[in-house]
Amino acid sequence: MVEDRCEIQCVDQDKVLKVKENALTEEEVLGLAETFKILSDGTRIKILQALSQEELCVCDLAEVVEMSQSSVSHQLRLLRTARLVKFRKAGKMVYYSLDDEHIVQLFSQGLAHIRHR
Amino acid sequence: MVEDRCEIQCVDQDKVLKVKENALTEEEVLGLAETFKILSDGTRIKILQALSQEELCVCDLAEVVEMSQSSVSHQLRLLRTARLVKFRKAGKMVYYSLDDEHIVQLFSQGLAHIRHR
DNA sequence: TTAACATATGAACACATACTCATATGTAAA
DNA sequence: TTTACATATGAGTATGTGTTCATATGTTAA
Repeated sequence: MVEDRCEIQCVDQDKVLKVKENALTEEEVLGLAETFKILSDGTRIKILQALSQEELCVCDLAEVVEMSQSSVSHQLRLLRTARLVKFRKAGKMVYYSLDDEHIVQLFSQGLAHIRHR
Repeated sequence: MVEDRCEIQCVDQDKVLKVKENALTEEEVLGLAETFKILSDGTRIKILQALSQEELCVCDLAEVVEMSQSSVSHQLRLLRTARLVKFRKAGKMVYYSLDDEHIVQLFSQGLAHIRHR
């Protein structure tokens, strides 16, 4: 699937080898991609930012992010799977909160980036 | 499109209003989503990580990330558009380098996250 | 000029993703 | 039990994305 690389003759093998030695592992690359993918959707960003302030139930979240209950619930499932949020059941209600405060730091780092342009 | 929110009666309006006051602006949300989207692909992660070490031409990059020249070139276009890489032409060669070192910090923050799980 | 090469790009395809709609599940109150 | 409500989820759909293939563009050397 990548045969045409063989036809290229301008490769600086020393540089390439040196850079490849410092390469991330395949697992690190996959993990990073997955983490950033979770943060690459507006609805999820709003949900996480809301939960960074306060524990909220699904219908509160739907109101905050101005999306349907169903849509929010689907996104919460992804966030649960990614272990970014945890939940607590209280009767029919389900309260969500951040499972990893670390994400807040990624947010502020990201905000610093887009403001720095 | 979000009519069913009206049917929900469990909303804690005080909490919701308080959280909405601290909400990110629509532009901030879009900017964050775009930034993280760029970082959510393995090929782009590898390219950026390689460029964080050294300026490289397209065919060097293809060799480093083990992808076709075409694929790498397409991704470099996205990275150029997002102003994450800049380039320098030298004859037929085009050398790319990071335009925003800030991205490296997002990387290490992301790595810290996936290791912390 | 022509030939060779490095890079860029358009079209097509396969695949993923975010939403809506309808409905299922589970809980509490009547 | 029946009814009402909060949440979860499956199916369907529209849209987006990453790769490949073929080819165009642009540069250098013969």
